[in-house]
Amino acid sequence: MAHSKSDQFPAGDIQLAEWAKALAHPARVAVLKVLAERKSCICGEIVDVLPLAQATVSQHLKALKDAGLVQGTIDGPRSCYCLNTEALQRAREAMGAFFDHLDQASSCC
Amino acid sequence: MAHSKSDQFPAGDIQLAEWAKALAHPARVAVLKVLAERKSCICGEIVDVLPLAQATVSQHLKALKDAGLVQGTIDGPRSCYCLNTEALQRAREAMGAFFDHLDQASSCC
DNA sequence: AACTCTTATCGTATATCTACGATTAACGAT
DNA sequence: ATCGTTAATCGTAGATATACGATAAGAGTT
Repeated sequence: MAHSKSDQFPAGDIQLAEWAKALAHPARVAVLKVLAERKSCICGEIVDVLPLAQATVSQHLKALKDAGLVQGTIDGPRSCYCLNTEALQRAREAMGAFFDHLDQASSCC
Repeated sequence: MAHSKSDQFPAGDIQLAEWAKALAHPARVAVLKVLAERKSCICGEIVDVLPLAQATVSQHLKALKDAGLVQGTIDGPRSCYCLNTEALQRAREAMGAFFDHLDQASSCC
């Protein structure tokens, strides 16, 4: 039962933590950047850009998809990934509100 | 060698991922909020607020400290934690710049 | 049908995270 | 000096994460 206490936290905190978790690996940060830079959504080109094996990249893409930050549509023999701009907008706002909340504090020690 | 490929990513991505990792658990999000809400830095009151054991809270505090988001000074028998506002500011800016970068994309699929 | 290319998934090894009880360390109070 | 309080650390168990090779699944091509 080591990983089940998260349910006892506020839903907002859980959601924020999930989004943060999606960004908690440089590979996934890089993937999002690549998806943003190319206008059209690409597929396996991500594998060429990253220093990781194809299976590993697929796993990271799945993580981003599970977090809702990325959309994937099966398009013939190749998959098409692109950013989920609405979800990213929500994540951005949540992060912003979170940091705003923290900003009201004054350092003391 | 499963966890060593991170070195091959840009330093900015690694730093962003580290900050995100610090926020990637609802307990740590809650801890930061508590530290922000109370004007003065508190110590073991965090344990009372969170649904976790003292040892676990101490671990989460250490994670936040390692990420640089929190400062701790040993003050007599009790420890005094407070937010590292400069680091939080940098994290905030990095996150903001990151989301700005993503915003230039247009959804396609 | 057989082949090729692309991507997802499986299986696996290792590393890290999460959580807790127990112990230790540090300090103030008695 | 002893006691009590507070918090860090140790040890440990179980769950996730990370990474890869190997394999499977899907669609187009020959």
